[in-house]
Amino acid sequence: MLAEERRSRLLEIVRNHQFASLPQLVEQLGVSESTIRRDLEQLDEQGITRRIHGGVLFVGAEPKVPHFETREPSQWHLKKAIAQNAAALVDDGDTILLDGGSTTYEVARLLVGRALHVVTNSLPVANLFASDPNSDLVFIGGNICPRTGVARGPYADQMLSQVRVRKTILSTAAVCEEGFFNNNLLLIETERAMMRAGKEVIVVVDSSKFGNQSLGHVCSLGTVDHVVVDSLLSDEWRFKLTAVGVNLRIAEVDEPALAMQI
Amino acid sequence: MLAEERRSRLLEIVRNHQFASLPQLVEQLGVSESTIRRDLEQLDEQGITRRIHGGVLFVGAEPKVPHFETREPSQWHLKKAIAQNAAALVDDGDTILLDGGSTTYEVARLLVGRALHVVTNSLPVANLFASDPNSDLVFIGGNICPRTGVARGPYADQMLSQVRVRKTILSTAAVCEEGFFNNNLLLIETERAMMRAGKEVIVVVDSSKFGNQSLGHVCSLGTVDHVVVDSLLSDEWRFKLTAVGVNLRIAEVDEPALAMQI
DNA sequence: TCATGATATTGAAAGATTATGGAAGAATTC
DNA sequence: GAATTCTTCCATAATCTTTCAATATCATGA
Repeated sequence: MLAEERRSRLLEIVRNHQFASLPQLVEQLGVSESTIRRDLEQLDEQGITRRIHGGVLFVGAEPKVPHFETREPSQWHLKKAIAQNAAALVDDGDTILLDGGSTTYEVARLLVGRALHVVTNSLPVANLFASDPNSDLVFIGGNICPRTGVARGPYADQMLSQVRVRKTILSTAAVCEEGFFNNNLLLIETERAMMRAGKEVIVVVDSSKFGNQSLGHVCSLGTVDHVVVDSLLSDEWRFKLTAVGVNLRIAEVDEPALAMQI
Repeated sequence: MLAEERRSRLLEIVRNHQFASLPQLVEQLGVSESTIRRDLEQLDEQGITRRIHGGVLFVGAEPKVPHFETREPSQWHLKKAIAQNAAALVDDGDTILLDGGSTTYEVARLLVGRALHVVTNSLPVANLFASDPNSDLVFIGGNICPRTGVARGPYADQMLSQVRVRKTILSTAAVCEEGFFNNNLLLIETERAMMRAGKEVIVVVDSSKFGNQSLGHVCSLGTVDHVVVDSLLSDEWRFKLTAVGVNLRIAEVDEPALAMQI
């Protein structure tokens, strides 16, 4: 791991907990105490944290608008690997529909510059493609959710009913035996419309989402064509998905980085 | 492989991964470390990437969306004054429809934070309001113009036919006796739809646009309710506009400001 | 078309800089 | 006073900068 990456992860940890002890950081970042000390020294000089005997306090200001690029989402390395795998499913010249969400955003980033017809209801995704001369972009209008920048609601549903795409790439908040779930009720109908608009439906989701439920049921497991997930997914779930006819794609990730999460 | 090709591939790699280590790049591009270093130096100078110990980070201005703030529009001081005047026409609680264009963008900036229902087909404008908790935002979907980030085309027209707003704020490329003109043919029908959607139509335009023609005719002079323009407008034009029943609003600007334009 | 010198690009190596882990002793907490 | 934590120092390895020679590319005029 690079020094910069480590430092940003360190800061992330300290920010999330407001405090961290040295041994704790040593364990989570897997480097020596000396290195942690030096990193903390830097952060201290920048006034972001304050050293105290036995650990470090976070004193910096919260970052403002949570833009996917700046915030270090949980399971970021998983999403990254999944996105890479999912992007390989897209061919040049394809017409694709991209949902909102941080994982699909990662997919979108990898697709910028490719010759594609892109349809999306996500403002951040649209911003990525807006000035890309290689692709053309159709934005699905509708009510914009302030938190996520995603369009949903009746306008979106109606417009989606009129488009047809080769591949729909969706993310989801939770997966359990009953199927895929989302935590935004307004989005559910919109996501269903997106699935109807796509010839192939690709769901990108990291392993931590499995076994959970969420607010609203979107669809059953077997109704999607591909599921792209990281290699930390249990064998049990791998079996369940393939049993219902889903084409399962596993993105290899190194080490059970789960222990990183406190 | 040509140097240029190598550099573009390098940038591609770095952009896709957000980060790349030197040995990794050496292997993938098949040139020496020295060469990679020199290439990275160039990218670094251009501000596209950031060198860190052990590799390189991609920082490329992601929102390459035509961000009006960065480019220095001509007649900026005029647009500024006009925007101020036009923003005063908007009341709290209004439902407004905002067109694309640099003048309307200035209006939008002044309206951020107000309690409004905002409808727009402009990506830059939508970005302004997306995270504003005081307003709610409806985006008019459609084909996004790569240069301006504005949605137009049949999807946009159809969606516009279903919305009704209190005030429509439009900009225009040219004004002559025959009426208002625009330089983008696809936008014309969309702008007409926007006018139909609004109870009141407000046109924001600076004095330099008067007397010119442009590609496509949008509507005649008398069909709009308000025209907001800077005080450099000739008396002749002031008369023409008021004669057809337009409510003319003059934004005061300093005369000698013209000389400012180098 | 060909030769020729100027300029730019490339790869390799040497030396400087930085990152890291470990250890010894001082300072602190309890 | 004992345990923990901190500071300081050093050795090692990785990475960076500088430099130089070899090669490639280009523009120019014969």
